[in-house]
Amino acid sequence: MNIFNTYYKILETIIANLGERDQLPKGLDLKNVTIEPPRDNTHGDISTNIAMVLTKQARLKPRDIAEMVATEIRSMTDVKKVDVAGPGFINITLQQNIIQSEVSKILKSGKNYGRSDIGQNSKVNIEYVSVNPTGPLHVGHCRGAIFGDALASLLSFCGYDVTREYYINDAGGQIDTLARSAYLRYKEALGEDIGEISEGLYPGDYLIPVGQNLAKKYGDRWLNADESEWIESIRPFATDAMMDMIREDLSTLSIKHDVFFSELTLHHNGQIEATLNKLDAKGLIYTGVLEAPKGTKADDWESRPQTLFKSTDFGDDVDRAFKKSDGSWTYFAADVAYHYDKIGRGFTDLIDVWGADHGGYVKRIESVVKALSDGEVNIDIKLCQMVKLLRDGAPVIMSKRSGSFITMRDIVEEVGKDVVRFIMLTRKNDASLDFDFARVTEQSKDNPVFYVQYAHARVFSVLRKAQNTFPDIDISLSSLANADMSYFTDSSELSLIKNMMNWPRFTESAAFAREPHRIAYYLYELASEFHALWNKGNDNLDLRFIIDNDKEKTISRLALIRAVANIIATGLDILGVEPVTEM
RNA sequence: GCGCCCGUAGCUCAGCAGGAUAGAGCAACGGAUUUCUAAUCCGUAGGCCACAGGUUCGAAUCCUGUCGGGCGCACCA
Repeated sequence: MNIFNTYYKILETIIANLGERDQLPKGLDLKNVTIEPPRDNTHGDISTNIAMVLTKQARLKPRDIAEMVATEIRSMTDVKKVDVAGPGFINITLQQNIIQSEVSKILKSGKNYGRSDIGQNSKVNIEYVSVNPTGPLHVGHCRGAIFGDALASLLSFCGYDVTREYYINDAGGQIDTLARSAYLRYKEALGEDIGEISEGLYPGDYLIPVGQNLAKKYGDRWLNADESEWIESIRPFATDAMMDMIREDLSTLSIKHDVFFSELTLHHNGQIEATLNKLDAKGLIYTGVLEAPKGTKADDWESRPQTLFKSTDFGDDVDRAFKKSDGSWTYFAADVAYHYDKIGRGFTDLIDVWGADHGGYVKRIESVVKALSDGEVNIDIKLCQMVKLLRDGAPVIMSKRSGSFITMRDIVEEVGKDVVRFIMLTRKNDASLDFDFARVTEQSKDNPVFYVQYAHARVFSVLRKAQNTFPDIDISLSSLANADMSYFTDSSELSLIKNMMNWPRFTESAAFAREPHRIAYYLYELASEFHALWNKGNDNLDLRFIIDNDKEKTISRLALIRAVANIIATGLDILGVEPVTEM
């Protein structure tokens, strides 16, 4: 329980007591009450808007309510001062020892500091990456992969029961293309001259080993055979190979999924039909004719009766088709069945992470989840905007035709996993992001990854140095937690501690908003405050962490900076970045 | 034509389950180095939060409209 939640509970009690004494009406709604640090730290440590929120309900002036509540808070031993300010804010200043002792709490909690139970252990399914198994991952996939992975960690840190899932699009036309492309490489492996790879097939070299393995396993039996003889076997063989490659790509970024869900199984086991029957029973399916959209060049528009889902009942722009003109299922039909499967597995929240180019698909999936769960299951679709790759400020040109695509692996190899992960999380998901190779590898404060890492490393540098000066001190978290915290009296030290007290609020609000980038920003700020304190020691020797002739003071300072490092490490852990102890 | 996202300092962006005087970094200018890693820090300057209405005690934040930029618009995935 963090201090702000504690004071929220205290406010609840105070309002209830005032109600009992008939100073305020009973049963007031505290929903919009906030309790947070004031923007201006000269106002105190904790601030609440409770008086303004209650003014209408209680039919009293905000300042009158504020005075009543302030009087109650003043009597608490942990509280040094309570002021009523502005339109009716209540500002609380805590006793200094309450602030100081937080360091001990942080050290005792270790990596659990900032954990929250707001998730109530509810089951969340987060689906991300879900790239077609037809080739290696490229840059575009990178951001969604990292975003989804970090969001999953964040939610899990905040008490949700998270399942990380990958939907394998292993059905449909692109898998036939994959199989044909692999077949070509198979012939090549058996010594045939395949010449130029024709337009409609995948030209990438990554299929060469697949062809070789096919030749190894099946020999020359299909060399002159008709497609109908080999395609059934090559499809799964090639998809498996692609998925192995994708998993390997993902592992370079430390991304792992709990569940890989195959689209093909939905086609084979009748789940699509079953799901559609379910929608039909709700009266949400009909046969109709769609009109061509205006303003686009739909020259080949074929007006025909189709099986349609009434997604317009749920806010979609048009009703959506389940069958293609050749009678096979649309991608949407299978996706409906997939989401129904997820609903059936008991998740209360579904999160899908997609590229922004799939934005037009959002409403129909939201519609379907509403329809199939009777509004019981939440669906939140997070779109990740484009990443612009730059090299020294100039855009990196990528062309599909020449095959000069930058893959995810290329990037990881060039700048490292930690840099890629951190940088991808320095923007909110729905804003586009520039990724400049030169900038992200720069070793300066210009580069947030470096800056945060450097703060962590600096702490450990001090710890090492301190052990040289005082060889017998114990720098473990549990031992430092017992240090004498009353040494923290300088404004920079206290403000650093207050900043750390905010960490639990940040994790909660980041999880609530489902925005892992807030963690990155918090860490940058914490690192900045730490660097500032460090430099204050250059001017004022008494503020240094290691005081040569004062072991006790040194130990308490080590406790402080160890707490900083602990939070940085915890935050980086959520982002999937390794904290370094030396640079 | 319609839908979704974005518009905040010269540049790149935070802040948005409404809250007090709108924040950071870069760039510019002026300072700190016999340093616990200066790979850092301190200071100055810089704003009609795109525009116009509305809701509210209170709006960068919520609603409506306009303008500007991005993405998408049966049957592909």
